[in-house]
Amino acid sequence: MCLALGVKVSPPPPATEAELVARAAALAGRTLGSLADELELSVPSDLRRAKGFPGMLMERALGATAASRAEPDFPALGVELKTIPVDARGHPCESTFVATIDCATIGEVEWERSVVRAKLARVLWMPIEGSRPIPVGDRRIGSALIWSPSPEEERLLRFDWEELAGVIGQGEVERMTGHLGRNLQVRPKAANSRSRRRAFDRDGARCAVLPRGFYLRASFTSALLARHFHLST
DNA sequence: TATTGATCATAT
DNA sequence: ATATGATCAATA
Repeated sequence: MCLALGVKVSPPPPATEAELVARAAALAGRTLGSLADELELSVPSDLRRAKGFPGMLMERALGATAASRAEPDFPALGVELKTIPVDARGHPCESTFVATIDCATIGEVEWERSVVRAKLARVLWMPIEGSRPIPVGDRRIGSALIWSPSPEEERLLRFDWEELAGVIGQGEVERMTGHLGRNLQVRPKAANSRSRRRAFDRDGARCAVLPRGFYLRASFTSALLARHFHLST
């Protein structure tokens, strides 16, 4: 009778999107601490050395594939899981990482085939209290939202993506700054500032640059979440 | 104090 | 080393 001790705590992958959404919805109001206890995981005192804790915890709780792969979190459903830290008013505390950038080839890619578009095609947003004074274990999980970009949202994302990818594609990576882009931006995504990835400079010569990634600005995700909680628009 | 640039853990 | 999960912390 005890064969499954420590095993039953991790649920199997949901069979349908509806099942996934139902599981996520059932987590609303729970704290990260109670969920961690149930999954037999320890809660870090803070996130300085455990930045991925909320995300990993939700993956386990919802039955996502444990292995970190270059696939959606729920391959069979085509759904990407994103936790998003929010303040007391429900406003995102942070931007949302979307994807790393291959600076050497992004110039050859079109928006329709971009990894940003693919990753954001279907997202399960899990808002979680993220105010730093709140102990990690006491942080509550909010109301989940399954989302796909509206035609207008996709238009906005495409506009920024084409500008940003265009700059990098022209070999102007070093001119890239987090100030560019209204809804999507490019920022470092690396172990540290000495990390390097191969790319091409403006003359087409090989060079090494700081790895970067695409991020959704908080203003964008804030509007997206607000649309969910206010019944209009 | 909002935002940009820097960084951390784990797994493959 | 690279990719996944992100948040931290210095700056403007």
